[in-house]
Amino acid sequence: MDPPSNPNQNSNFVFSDEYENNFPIEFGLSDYLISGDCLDEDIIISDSVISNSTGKVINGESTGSTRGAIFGYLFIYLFIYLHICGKCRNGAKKKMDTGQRIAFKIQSELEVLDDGFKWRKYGKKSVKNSPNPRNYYKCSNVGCHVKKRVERDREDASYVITTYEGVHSHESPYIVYYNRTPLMLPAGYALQPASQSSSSQ
DNA sequence: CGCGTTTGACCTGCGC
DNA sequence: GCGCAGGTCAAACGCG
Repeated sequence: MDPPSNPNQNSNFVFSDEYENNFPIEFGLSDYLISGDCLDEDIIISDSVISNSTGKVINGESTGSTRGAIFGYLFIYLFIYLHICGKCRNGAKKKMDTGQRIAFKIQSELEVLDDGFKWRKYGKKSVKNSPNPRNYYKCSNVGCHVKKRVERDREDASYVITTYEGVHSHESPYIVYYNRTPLMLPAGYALQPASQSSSSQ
């Protein structure tokens, strides 16, 4: 399947006002790019994904959301994007199975970035040829087997590499409003209509 | 007391 | 088969 010219043409997400004006870290667009040899992740977050999004994250303009909202947004958006475009690193569409991995490489002073989900740390391991340990987390939600790894970039410790593995079996805790035609969301994601209200985490 | 973190031990896969 | 590296487990510990 060929990617549409505008991968965001079918989506329109709006975050609740409570996430506005409280973003503590400045991001540049390149901060979201993942180098090809970074890890063995299956997916790269590309320029087009960011630049075709709602616009809140473009070119470091991040004041529209908290960092958590942004990460939650990116996480969800990636799945949507992949469903629509079938893009991944090797250019071929991959199945969205539970083994799917996504990695973010983001410049941040924070060790653990708030992505909106609740995680339980279950391990810490030193990595060969890296001065920085790798931390292992599982989603705290009962029955959800999503894992994430968090480590500092071995070459530039100002970058944090976060790798997600699997698909959440529950709704994102983020307040995500969706007010257009339904998308092909991965199993477990349920976006709420804009008319509905919801509480934050 | 409950929940999350820490950390050493154990397990597993892979290369030689 | 062995050793190494990465990943996971689980008991101990700390904190609210």
